[in-house]
Amino acid sequence: MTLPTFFSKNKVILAYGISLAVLLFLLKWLELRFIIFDHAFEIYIGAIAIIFTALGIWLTLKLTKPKVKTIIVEKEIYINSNDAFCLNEKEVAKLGVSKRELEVLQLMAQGFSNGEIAERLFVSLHTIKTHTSNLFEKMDVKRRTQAVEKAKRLSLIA
Amino acid sequence: MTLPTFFSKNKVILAYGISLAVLLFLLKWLELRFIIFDHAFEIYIGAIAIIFTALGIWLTLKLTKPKVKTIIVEKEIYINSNDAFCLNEKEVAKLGVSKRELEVLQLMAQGFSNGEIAERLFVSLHTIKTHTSNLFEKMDVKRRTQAVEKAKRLSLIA
DNA sequence: TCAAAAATCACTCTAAAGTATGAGGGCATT
DNA sequence: AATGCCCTCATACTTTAGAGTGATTTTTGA
Repeated sequence: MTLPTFFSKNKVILAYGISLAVLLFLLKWLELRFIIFDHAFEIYIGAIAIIFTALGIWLTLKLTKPKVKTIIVEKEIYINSNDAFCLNEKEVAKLGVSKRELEVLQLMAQGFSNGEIAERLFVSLHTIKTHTSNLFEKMDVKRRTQAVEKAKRLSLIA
Repeated sequence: MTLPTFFSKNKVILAYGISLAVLLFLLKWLELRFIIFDHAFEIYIGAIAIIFTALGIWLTLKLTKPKVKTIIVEKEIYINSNDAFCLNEKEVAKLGVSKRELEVLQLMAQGFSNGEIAERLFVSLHTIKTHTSNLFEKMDVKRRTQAVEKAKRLSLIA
């Protein structure tokens, strides 16, 4: 270890040593000036005790890593597994179902009639009928209820 | 605050005070015995400084309360939906859905048409229509797709 | 840029779904 | 014996769903 790195690494200790020397000097000086006191010595000792106790406390607070008591509380959260819905893109691609058709399928599964779906998607009833017809063909089903059942089974919808 | 509780609450501080007194006494005694030293005073001061610094450090280490850091770990518990299906009898009773109606509902959810359901249950199409109508009334829905959606939501069917 | 795919709308018809009402038989409770 | 509920069947009617065909406009990917 080089000398500069030694200094930088022990900065606090050096500072402590220097401050100790300064304090001793200061006390010596005080001793000479206020020797008049009756119980000067006891007061002197007491002052030193207090100062160095404080120094010890300060040092410890500065140098020790803050004590952290970590309490880990496990909180159980129940999650319905169908929350973690993951669209089965393979199946979608395999069946050739388009985005719009998937939208229609979703609304269908929620129990909406073709008319309601048309309103919601801002298109005509005819369009929805076309979509549903195409869907049934692609999904190889005959009714919307079947389509919904199959779609849920294949994770095409939640 | 009563006297005993005061003592118990400030145990450490009292101990500190007493130890301070003892130390002072000890040092006084040492002073009388080893006055012969040339630099006795400086050593004396140094000793006090070291002792009380150590005391401060020890005190701090003992007295500082650890910061309590509470970490709440959210443990996700997935409820597998294909677990054993449990019919929601409360809801069935509440809605006043009969056994037969539940049967019809089940087949409806599987995508069967009224005609197919009639075949499967060996009754006429009229009967199934009556059942479905009553079901829709009881369940407060307008279409079979809605009925199926609601039935699944309320665990009336798997 | 050009062709394929997707999205849109329209019309006709048939099939199924849903509404309303009534009625008869079985079964359990009161 | 009377009442209420469930299951059954029926008729008549309305609404919605679905099949079939065709066409226009966007979008998109090669």
